Amino acid sequence: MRRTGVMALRKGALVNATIAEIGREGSLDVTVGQIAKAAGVSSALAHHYFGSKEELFLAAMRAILSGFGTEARVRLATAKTPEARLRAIVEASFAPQNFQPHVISAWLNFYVMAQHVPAANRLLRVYQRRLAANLTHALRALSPSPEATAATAAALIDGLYIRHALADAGAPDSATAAARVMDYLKVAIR
Amino acid sequence: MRRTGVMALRKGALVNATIAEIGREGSLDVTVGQIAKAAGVSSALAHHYFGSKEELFLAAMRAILSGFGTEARVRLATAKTPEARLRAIVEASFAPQNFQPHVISAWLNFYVMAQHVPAANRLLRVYQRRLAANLTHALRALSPSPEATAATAAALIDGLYIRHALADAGAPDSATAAARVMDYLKVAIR
DNA sequence: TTTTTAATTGACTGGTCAATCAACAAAACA
DNA sequence: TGTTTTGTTGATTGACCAGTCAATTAAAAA
Repeated sequence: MRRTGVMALRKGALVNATIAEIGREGSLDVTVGQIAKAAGVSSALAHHYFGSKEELFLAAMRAILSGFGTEARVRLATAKTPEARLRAIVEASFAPQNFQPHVISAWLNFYVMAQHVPAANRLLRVYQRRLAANLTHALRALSPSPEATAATAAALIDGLYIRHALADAGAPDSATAAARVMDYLKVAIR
Repeated sequence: MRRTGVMALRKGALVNATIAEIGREGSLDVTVGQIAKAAGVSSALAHHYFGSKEELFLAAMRAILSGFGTEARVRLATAKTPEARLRAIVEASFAPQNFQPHVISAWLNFYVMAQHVPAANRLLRVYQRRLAANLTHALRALSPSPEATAATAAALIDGLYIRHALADAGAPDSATAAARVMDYLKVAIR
């Protein structure tokens, strides 16, 4: 039970601290020292486990993306009809966990990172492709042009996300955001 | 004709260089030195005219936002019907000038900046409010819930923007993106 | 127990960069 | 002409930070 315990524990703490600090700061302008301190370890340890700051950021990004993926998989598993599958995907995208302020902030910053860090770009593409594929598949039987509808819905999800990230008031809450996407889908599939 | 000439000239060059460098780098991680060099002046001059790096970034943000605003105003001026107004707004948002890679990159980075620089947040809100107000106004006579439709359309515009910013292939071009928003609006207004 | 291996850190280094300043050049003006 | 104003820069400073390393402690293995 306590075999690889420490290493996984520390890595996890550092990844969480990274997400938290990026969220707190609102930018990628966080030092390894800050992150390490928040995780309760020294900055040297962070380097020891991750090698570089960029690698640490990527690990944090992977953690968030994998959270999305898991959420979607779980919900899709119990969805039988195409409509239910659509709802599952949309609701997974707007699950409360994804709407925690620090997660949303980290997410936004990863967009920026994806512009100049190839590995980050690849990660994001995997997520985007999977989202598009899931939507397209669910729309196959419903929409005259599944790909286009899926692309629009995906963009709508991202856009609502951003609005949420930047608003301190007046923005739709996550349930409303999900409902908006479902509304779009309802009118788009016929 | 040549009164304030030099100052305006240098400021303009520095603002353009800022946008260009942010685009080239893909992040706000550009030094004043880099920007100044691209503008053909010394970094000391940049500080002389703008006081600080942040002020320079804000000036660049203002320039981009004002570009959007002008574009929209021009197109709206000749739009007579509500439908034409909608089209004018959407097409202004997706005007080629706004889709130049460095503009799109700067835009994305300003989103991040808006998270932790109050002045940047305010600027972005002004833009968002104006876009929403324009859309809502045009939708007043067309949609049963103009505000909601406007909010969704605005999010869709932002989302398509981001997809475009991150894709090096497979993303809809600007004309397609505009068409997608118009398609959404067409089905939403009845 | 002794030895090996893993975990952890404080101190340091080399480099970067925003911001300042004193000085110089070149117009504009008197 | 000399004098003020405006434009401009090189050099410098002070702070910060990613990443390294040698050394220390604690745990595991022999």
